[in-house]
Amino acid sequence: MTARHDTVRQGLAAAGTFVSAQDLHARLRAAGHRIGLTTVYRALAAMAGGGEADVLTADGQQVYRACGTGEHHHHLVCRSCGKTVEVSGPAVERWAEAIGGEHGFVDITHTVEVVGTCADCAGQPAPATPRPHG
Amino acid sequence: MTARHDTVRQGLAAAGTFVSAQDLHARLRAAGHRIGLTTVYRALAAMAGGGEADVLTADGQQVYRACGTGEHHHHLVCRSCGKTVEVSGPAVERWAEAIGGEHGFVDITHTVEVVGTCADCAGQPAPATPRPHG
DNA sequence: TTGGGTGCAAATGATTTGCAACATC
DNA sequence: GATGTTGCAAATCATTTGCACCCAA
Repeated sequence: MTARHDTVRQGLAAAGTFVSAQDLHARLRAAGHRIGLTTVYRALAAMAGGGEADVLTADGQQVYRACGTGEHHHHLVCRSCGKTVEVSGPAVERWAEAIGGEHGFVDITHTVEVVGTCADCAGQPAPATPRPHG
Repeated sequence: MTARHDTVRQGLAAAGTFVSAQDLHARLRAAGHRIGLTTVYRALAAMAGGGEADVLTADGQQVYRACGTGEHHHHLVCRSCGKTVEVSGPAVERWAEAIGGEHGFVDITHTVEVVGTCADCAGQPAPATPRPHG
């Protein structure tokens, strides 16, 4: 709950972008930490559950990212280099609530992900992972 | 490409809500179709790629849903019964573009999912799959 | 000593792939 | 005959679980 979990927490923060559990585990081992894959999974799950990390699914894998504030926000992700910017948009929050209400839904939650090509990568060949509409 | 794929297409349409490949395969077999799981996977992948179906990940599984129009839209999903309403929101589209532009991103795509409890299910115990912020 | 955290190894389960049979042109 | 589809069985691979071990209270 503490020492190891803290290692994971710091490793995730150090990564800066979205990383998979496997990836993070490899990085930690490479950095000399003696930690098991299982523990990384467990720590990440705990962090995600506690709002300390964001999770999303890419290519059938769960990828995690340290979540600074713990407050509600969304992500703008570069499809090429993976760079991520945390953004917030009151307009979207309001829209989601309104749409839900219109259809009689209550207790509305929403997930928004904006993907694009960042300025640095525009003009260079984009490696993969396009994402059609959703 | 045709007979079997059409079986899958129709099966998906008949399902009405999000179903997994495994689930859809089981339904088709139950309905007397002689079709392989592999083919169901391939057909669904093709449909998803061609905009005929929407995909999203739930509980580590990919779930698919027939997508009527092929046009860009989003989903309002009931967390309890899975009922889905297709919604569209110009406001969100504009917001995504604007946010991307502000940060120098181009070729913006976005994914939005609104989850709530529908009128029918409100008041009844919600079985599972909550979804924290994203 | 007691309970929770840890990690190895094995299990699980969705998805993919190799390949041979089959239909269609 | 060539080309593309199908589906079985086996392979793949992320994630989870069983269980023994070890540390801190």
